[in-house]
Amino acid sequence: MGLAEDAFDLLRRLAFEGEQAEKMATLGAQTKLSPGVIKTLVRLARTDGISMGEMARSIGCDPSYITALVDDLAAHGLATREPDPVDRRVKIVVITEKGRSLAGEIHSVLSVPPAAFSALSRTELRQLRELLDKVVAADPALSGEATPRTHALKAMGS
Amino acid sequence: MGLAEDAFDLLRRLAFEGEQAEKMATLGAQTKLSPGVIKTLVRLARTDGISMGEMARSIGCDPSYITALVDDLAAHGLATREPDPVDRRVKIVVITEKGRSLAGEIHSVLSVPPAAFSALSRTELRQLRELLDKVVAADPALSGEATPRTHALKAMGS
DNA sequence: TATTGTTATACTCTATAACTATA
DNA sequence: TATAGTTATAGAGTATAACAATA
Repeated sequence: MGLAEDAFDLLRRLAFEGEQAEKMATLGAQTKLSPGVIKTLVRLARTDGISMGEMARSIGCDPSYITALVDDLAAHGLATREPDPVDRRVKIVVITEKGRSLAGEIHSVLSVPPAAFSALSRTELRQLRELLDKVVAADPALSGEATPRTHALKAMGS
Repeated sequence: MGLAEDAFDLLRRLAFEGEQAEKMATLGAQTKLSPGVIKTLVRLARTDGISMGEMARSIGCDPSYITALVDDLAAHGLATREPDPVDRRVKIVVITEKGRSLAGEIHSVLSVPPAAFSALSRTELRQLRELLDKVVAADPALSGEATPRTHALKAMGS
């Protein structure tokens, strides 16, 4: 196994086999939202509005399921469906203030690092963050917006 | 957000939002195994044998579901159930040669890093690996065996 | 009496296929 | 004719509860 594979394997182990599953279960119990809905909300929070289809591609599920997920979000007042000004077939999902606030809480819970991170000094943590930042910045899908829809929203005047 | 949170957040983004989902889907299609079964097999491969209950705790699902998962593994010739020599209620799941081989293939597919890792130099990759290694080593659940069952198997003479 | 694993069952999550409206 | 989203439905994934065997 090469160097990058080694590093990525360690990274995966930390991300997946830490307390992530318990965190998700706890969040689900507290918010009464399913894992899919939570994932959609978190994804939505990094967005200025995204069409149903784009959301489906972005989180990797069937478009038909997005209908159910967004129905859930809407029922909880976390998102709304807005018409696309240039294509009346398209609906744009927009996060509400309540949704943004909840997404922030969820994000902060998920970002609590495993206790083992305290094995690193401040200097090492800074190094680690810099290295990871460099990789994330190099990934077009990860840095910033996945699929900017800003134009459409600007055209709507919001 | 603190330094460790920042680093862990980046780490999570790389682990989850890379091509992991597609990889799992591809593996599932190729092997005809469900995600849960694949997860169980990969977990099992880091083991000298593990009881049903320990496996349930380790992958965080209900013990009753482990029955189904291990049934699947056994049906595919990837694992066997062995009696525990000291407690006849307990069954120890042991990976077969075929299982170990498949687990290796799966592991190598999952460990292919996102292309963005090429943004790091060899020196930086080595640094990154060292830092992550240090964290993983500090996590008792991640470094080596989660719950050594070696004694029991030694007692069995294998 | 408590614990390990299994069975039977029901619930949740997600995809497939057919449909409507718009392009 | 092709595409965005929805509906109805079926299938996979997973947990809960009751049970058998052993401790």
